[in-house]
Amino acid sequence: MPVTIIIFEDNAHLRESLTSLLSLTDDYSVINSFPDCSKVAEQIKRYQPDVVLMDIDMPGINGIEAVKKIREFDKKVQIIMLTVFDDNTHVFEAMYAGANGYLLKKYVSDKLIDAIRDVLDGGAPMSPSIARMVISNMQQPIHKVADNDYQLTAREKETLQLLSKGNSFKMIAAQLNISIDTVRTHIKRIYDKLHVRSQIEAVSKAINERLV
Amino acid sequence: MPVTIIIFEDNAHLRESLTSLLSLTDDYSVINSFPDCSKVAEQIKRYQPDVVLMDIDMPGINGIEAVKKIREFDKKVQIIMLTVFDDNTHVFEAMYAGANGYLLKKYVSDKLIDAIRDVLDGGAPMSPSIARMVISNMQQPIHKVADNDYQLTAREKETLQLLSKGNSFKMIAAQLNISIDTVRTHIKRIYDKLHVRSQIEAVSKAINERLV
DNA sequence: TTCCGTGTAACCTGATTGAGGTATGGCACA
DNA sequence: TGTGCCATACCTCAATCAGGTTACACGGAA
Repeated sequence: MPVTIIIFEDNAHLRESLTSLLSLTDDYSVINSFPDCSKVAEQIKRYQPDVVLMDIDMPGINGIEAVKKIREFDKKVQIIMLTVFDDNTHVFEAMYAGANGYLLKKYVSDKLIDAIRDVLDGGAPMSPSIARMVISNMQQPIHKVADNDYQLTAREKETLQLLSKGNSFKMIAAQLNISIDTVRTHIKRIYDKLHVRSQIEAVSKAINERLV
Repeated sequence: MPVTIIIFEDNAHLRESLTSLLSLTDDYSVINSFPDCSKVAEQIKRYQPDVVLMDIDMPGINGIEAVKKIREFDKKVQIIMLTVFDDNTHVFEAMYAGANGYLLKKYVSDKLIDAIRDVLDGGAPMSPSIARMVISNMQQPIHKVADNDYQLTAREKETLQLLSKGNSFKMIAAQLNISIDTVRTHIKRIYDKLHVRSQIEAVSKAINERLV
């Protein structure tokens, strides 16, 4: 039996195009399509589609809000965003909301069929520029890591890591198999190097600057 | 002129296969390949390739370390990881290190040519399961934010925020214009609500679960 | 070979924090 | 009008922490 699909898209012309594009293959069946998301929850519950194609810019409830509503009760339906927006805000909000894929409309005719198969296989179809944005977003932390080098020794880093997880000096001593006085010594050197004067300052700095 | 490519891969057979696969098209030229990364920096500087194909599991310096070394001096060369590892740790470490794409070896014969074109077009080629891991990783934060409601009162949140910034009880008291004993009371209630028994545990939990 | 950095360990003093309590005034809601 | 929640404040004792100092073993660099 074919994969069932529901489309949310306010542009009637595009809604038609998508439907006919997908009807070219027997594997997919567009069981319904809607111009807005005012009743998105009940529509999803009623039709139980395998895949949802979701526009972002729609009158009333936008596509990102709609994804949030769907994810409140359904974690399994595969949702592919289909939009013209390729800016950070829209992409990341859609991903945070729980979308599984993000396809720019300009690639739809070429890539939609592949994207649906991909998302059903457990992938996350993304237009190239979107994929690059996503991984650039992940890479930001490294730059920070790169320039905050406080010259901590290996042992001091271990100590700081354990401290940052909420361990007391006594617990750190037990886990590192050293005496509590040695832990003190390490901690004192860490304070000197990080220019802090207390546990919390050290932990706060360690976590915020991703030293751990 | 063709796209220049360098390959780092310890398996001689696979190194050959990749080279011959890429020689099928005139667009790509494998200008050199190496079985390890011991001289990765000077090799990249010397050959100035457009694209690097990088294995992860190699003797000596592994692929992720090699990516870090390359990114210290070259942010522009496009690096595609080519590995058998599809676990979180390897994927995210490679991305953090500065890889532009991540292809599982089982898809290499089908997807390598596309992936290289994709990465040169500003995309981020990823095998489907990798893409899904990356976006799942982005989606984690919301779930946390949603369910960590410890019912802190407004004053308790303020206190926790100040604590998390490295303030002592005394400093918090001064900033909130209350006595140090009141700060104690708030902190005790916070400990009860967060189920912790010390400053560092509270701060660690607060920062990690974004309560502040 | 000597010296320095690192990791280890110990001791001391004074300050801060944790864990029990108890108590009071204000405010909202029933 | 009482009950509950919040913010405030105080007390005591034990535990933990900060800062200072000293010491020793080990390995690598000068």
